[in-house]
Amino acid sequence: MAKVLTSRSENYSQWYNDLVIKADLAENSAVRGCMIIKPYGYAIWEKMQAVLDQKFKETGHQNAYFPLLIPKSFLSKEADHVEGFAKECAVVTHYRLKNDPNGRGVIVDPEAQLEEELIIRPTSETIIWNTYKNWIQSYRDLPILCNQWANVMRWEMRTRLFLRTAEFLWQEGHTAHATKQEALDETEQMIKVYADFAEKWMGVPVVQGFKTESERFAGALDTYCIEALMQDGKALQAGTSHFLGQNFAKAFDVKFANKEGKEDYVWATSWGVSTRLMGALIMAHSDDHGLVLPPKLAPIQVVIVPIYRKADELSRIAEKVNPIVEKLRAKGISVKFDDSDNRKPGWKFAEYELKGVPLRLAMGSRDLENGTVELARRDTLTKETVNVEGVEDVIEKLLEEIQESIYNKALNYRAEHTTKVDSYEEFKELLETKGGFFLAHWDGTAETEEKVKNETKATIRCIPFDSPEEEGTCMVTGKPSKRRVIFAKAY
RNA sequence: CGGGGUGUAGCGUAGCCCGGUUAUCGCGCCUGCUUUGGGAGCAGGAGGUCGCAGGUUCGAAUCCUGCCACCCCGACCA
Repeated sequence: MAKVLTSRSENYSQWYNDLVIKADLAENSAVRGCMIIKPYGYAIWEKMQAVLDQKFKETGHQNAYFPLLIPKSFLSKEADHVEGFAKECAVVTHYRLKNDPNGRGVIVDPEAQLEEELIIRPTSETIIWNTYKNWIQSYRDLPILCNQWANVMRWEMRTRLFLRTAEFLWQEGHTAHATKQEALDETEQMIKVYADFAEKWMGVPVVQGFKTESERFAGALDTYCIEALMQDGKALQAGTSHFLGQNFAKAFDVKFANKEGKEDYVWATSWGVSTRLMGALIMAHSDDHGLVLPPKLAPIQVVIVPIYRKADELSRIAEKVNPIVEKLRAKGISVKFDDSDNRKPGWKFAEYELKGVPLRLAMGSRDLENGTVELARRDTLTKETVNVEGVEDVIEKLLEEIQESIYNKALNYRAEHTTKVDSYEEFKELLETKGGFFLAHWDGTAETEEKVKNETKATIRCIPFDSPEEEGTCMVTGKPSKRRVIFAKAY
């Protein structure tokens, strides 16, 4: 078979890039760092959105929408937030164009300069808290549980399709609570929602944990995250949930009267996942043949390819296929019967593998005689011949099995690439040769973290929630440590 | 913003160092026939401001200057 993709082991980044483009997920646009999500890629994102949106609503949240442009002064109000976010932003300075006097199209009208520049949102905390101030007076107004589906822009220096783009789509939840405990519970609840989505729907196992102070979101008191491991041994932060304390409430003067009639600042959280999840999905499961999609998120779950010579043969196949299509659709399974005659079966097989369709069903004259069909699994690339009778039940079960199987495969990969290390030398050695997650003791200081980062490019991905207490000594400084943290190179 | 590299047909490329017929090859596209259970074969055909602007020369894809765009490596990062 002609090689379409770069091999994974040969050059992982090129393989990834090739795959995203050839599987018709996305492409680079004329605008630097911005991505065009193509219909097939967007169909997957839409499915993810729908599931997440449902989960947010089940946990009591409502959707709202806030402006794209943020007055510059809003971004100056929270000191840490400024530090972290005021830099790589696109800025709107003018509001009008005019014809170029030299006749070369249009130019920015210098007369039309804005008095206060507007920032294209890198995240919406500031404009949302400026709004919440007006919505909140009493404890009766709390909690506020809003989510926004939006695009944001961060002027990234170097970009990669889905993983880091200058503009990206995401959802950001912003909540306001009367008590610290309620806000902490919300922060934890949402990271669990993300973890559940990643594992049950995307089939991507994740580690839940705390970020260290230096990796924390700008302006947060605590950041919880889910970290996934990609097939090249690098970690990917797949979602975050922040406990913001009263920082934003103080910066934006959001006070409420509590039951005792006393004034207090509200407690806040924010949480988000982005189109980066698409990158996680692609890198976690795909192989040299292309995408491997979990059935629960695949836009096409079953593709049916007829194998025929002449038109009458196709119509005899179609007669057998159409009832199968109907039965599958009745079960809520999405099916495509590809009877197009401009591609040969072999081409179609390869194409649907590239696109990650979980199950392929092929029917030819041989099957017509025997009353069978050929079923091929995308995840294992295995084929079997089964009876047409009752094939829809077999398919339904297989889809569930595939969903489970790709999760287990990713889980095994992670288990094999999670290493306990006790010496810095061993860590440095294995980081280069093996990659993956490293469970190591750390003295808890930002200096040590920084040192490791500078020397190895690895960072502390998180302090896992379930990391057991264990007396040990920091692998770098030898100072005492109470538990192991996860180090890894990250995207 | 530093350091390196590349611009040749829709895509991927050879040619450039060492200037000289009609700019190479593959994929894709069009036409015809044969094919169709793993990206078909043969025959024919269409498609080019060689990134842009100057310069050197009898002659420039090739040499020189300037500009533009993109990619890679750092700083940044969901």
